[in-house]
Amino acid sequence: MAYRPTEKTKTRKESRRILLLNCAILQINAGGFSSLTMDNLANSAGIAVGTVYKYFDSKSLLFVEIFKILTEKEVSIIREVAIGCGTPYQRLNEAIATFSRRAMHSQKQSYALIFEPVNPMIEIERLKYRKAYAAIFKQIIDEGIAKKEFIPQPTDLAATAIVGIIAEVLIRPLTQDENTHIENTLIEKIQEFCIRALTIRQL
Amino acid sequence: MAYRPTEKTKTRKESRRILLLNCAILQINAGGFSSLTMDNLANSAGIAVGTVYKYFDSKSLLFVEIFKILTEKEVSIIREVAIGCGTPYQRLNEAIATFSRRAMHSQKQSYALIFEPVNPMIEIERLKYRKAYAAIFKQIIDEGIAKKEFIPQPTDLAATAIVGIIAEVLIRPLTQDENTHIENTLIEKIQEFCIRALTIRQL
Amino acid sequence: MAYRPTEKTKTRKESRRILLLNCAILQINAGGFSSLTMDNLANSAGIAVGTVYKYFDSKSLLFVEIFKILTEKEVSIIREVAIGCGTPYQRLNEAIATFSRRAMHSQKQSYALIFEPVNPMIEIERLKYRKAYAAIFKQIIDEGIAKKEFIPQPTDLAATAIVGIIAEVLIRPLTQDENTHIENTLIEKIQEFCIRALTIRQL
Amino acid sequence: MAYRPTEKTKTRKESRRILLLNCAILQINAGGFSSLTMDNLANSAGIAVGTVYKYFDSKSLLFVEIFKILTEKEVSIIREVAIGCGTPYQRLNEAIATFSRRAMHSQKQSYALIFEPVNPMIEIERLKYRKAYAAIFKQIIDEGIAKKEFIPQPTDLAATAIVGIIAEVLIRPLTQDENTHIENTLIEKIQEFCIRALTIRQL
DNA sequence: AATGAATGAGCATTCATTCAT
DNA sequence: TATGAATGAATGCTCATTCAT
Repeated sequence: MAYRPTEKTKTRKESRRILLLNCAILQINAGGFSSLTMDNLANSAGIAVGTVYKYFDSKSLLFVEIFKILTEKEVSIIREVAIGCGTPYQRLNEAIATFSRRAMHSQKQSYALIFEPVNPMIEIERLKYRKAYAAIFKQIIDEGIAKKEFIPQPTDLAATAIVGIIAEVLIRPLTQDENTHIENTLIEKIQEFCIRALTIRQL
Repeated sequence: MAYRPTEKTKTRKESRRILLLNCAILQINAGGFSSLTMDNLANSAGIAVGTVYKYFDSKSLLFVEIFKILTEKEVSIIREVAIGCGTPYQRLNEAIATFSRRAMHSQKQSYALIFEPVNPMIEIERLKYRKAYAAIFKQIIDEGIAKKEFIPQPTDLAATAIVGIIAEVLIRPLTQDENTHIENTLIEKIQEFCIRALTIRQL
Repeated sequence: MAYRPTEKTKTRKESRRILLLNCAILQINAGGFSSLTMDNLANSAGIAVGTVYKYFDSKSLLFVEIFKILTEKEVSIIREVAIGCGTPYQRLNEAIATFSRRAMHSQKQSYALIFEPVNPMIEIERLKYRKAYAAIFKQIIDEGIAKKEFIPQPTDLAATAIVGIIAEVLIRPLTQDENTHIENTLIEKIQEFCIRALTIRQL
Repeated sequence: MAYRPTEKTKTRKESRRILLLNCAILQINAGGFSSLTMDNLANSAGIAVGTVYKYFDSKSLLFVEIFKILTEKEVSIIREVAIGCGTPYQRLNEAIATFSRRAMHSQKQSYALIFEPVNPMIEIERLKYRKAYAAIFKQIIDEGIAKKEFIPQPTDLAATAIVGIIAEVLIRPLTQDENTHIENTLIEKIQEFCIRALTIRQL
């Protein structure tokens, strides 16, 4: 009789995948995508290299999956903040602060997700990732404009610009010097710059 | 009579360096720094590998030299615009437009210069490069504040933010899709966003 | 059921290491350490280069391992003789003879172990190797002095000198001419020279 | 009319050879034979690589010539001492001391001449070099035996043994540690050991 | 004679992927 | 299913020697 995977087997298979993904993520957080080899992944998961290929068809696909997991988590955290209560003004500030603080706390990972080149497939995912961030900011800005808190403007661009500002001001320098200390005032300055670009102010 | 290197010989030697640099730049423009190997460089220049090492002591140093050549050219072009005549407002707009247009015309190169990691030496140069851009913007902003065209604010951050905006809005997406067409209106939108963040406006 | 490495597999793995070590030793015996490259080792073992690196992390470490194997074997053989029964006089003679005979039988190898420089790691091992020989001779001499068979003298130097004599008289010339024939009388002469330097004689 | 080298030209040619040899020797004294490349030799002599090949047909032949120059100088210095006045006993002691002291003062060179492997041609010369030393010691010993200062024995071996003792006790350790300090007492110990092996002593 | 740019085989090392067991 | 040994193309770099000028 033909072999049929039981529920139990499926579960085992799934838990193996998760184990591998977790091991891979640990490695990436420690040394970026480039530090992950199929050999050291298998090793840290306590299985054979060949077995890794039972769960992931290639290193590229493994990377894409990891990238999606990590970025979806990050995005959902910011999204949570963005759809919370408060005025658009308050929520924008909070979203920027959350994005910034998370980048500060896991520098290697932020760098890997935002900048580190891996392969063309990852670049495609990376664009989606950055667009997802921008979409969140865009939603807040749109609402702010509707509520006349922000002045009318191309919100697509404004949202993308905010992502660019945070990446340039916070994440890029973090990769230069391991000991860089990002002060909270820097986050405030970013917030103020963005708010200024978005709001109507009077003399 | 002893052979003495003539001017012609010297010129030839120099022209070989330039040939190699050009071949390397072509390759980088086509596939980024990562696509350039000493073997394929030698091959595309029609010479032997060993010969490349007569002109450049190591791949790292070759890369640094190329990086400096390309970035110094870019920076000097923007600087030219920035110290030109006109109000800070006009010059800022012009600097942004020039930076943007150049990025649009050589997409792969812009990506390589702004984003692509290569090695630690290049990262050091890249930081200088981005700071050079920021310094140009900062100077305009400082002057604009002095002339009361722009509102007082941390100009370091404002300048860095502008670099981040352009990188995010223009360079990153350009590398994804070879056919992306950047409209001039996009540049205008960037200008407006930045100006809004910098200026005092009245209802 | 999951695949588990059997004893047989382990044995095979170990036997591959031994195969590689043997191939390497053959090559070294034929042409010295300098004649061994990772490529020709892989080739002579009938495997791929990459595979060699599964068994030895680097060429240096492979060399160190081979050096230790060969020298430890040599030293233990002499040590056996040195701690055997008989007077110090007899055991010294026997140790010299054994050292000499072994050198005669594997000329290239003796040269490689005693003289051929490879890299700093090997030089460190070589020093240990020569000191191990000297320590054996020293022990015999110390005992001989205690038993008044030998005259009191700096035994460190005497032991080192004996190593030098054998190296110079036997090993060095052997590498010059493949057909050199070392007569047993030469060994006897060495023994007599050493004994003379060590003993009290009367007119 | 055919070009004929004049005396002047010949002299120039000869002086060039000497310049090259001197430059090469300086380099060898600083870093051993292995540190000398045709490129850095040409460079330090201020001429082109190709020109070096006008004076020396190959690197091997250049090395052989340098080796001969250096070793002949060393040998002649010891020979001077050996044929000087004094009893064989005194002259042997003096020859050992001179050999030892010279080795101490130019460690890198002594190592290069006595041990450093270069190529088969050098090994042949090295054997001659060591035999030349031995020949000097042999002459003294022969004379000492004739004068009944030394006891009858195979003088070939005795002479070779002395060379081996000095190489092992003095030159080998010098190469291990750049800061090794050879005490004069060590030389005295060598002398005493050798004398003991050669002389008739009474209780 | 002198130049020095050019050669190119050679070397140690890495790592994603395969496949016989 | 799982294993893990094996693969081998790829890479940066060196250096004695040649030869057109």
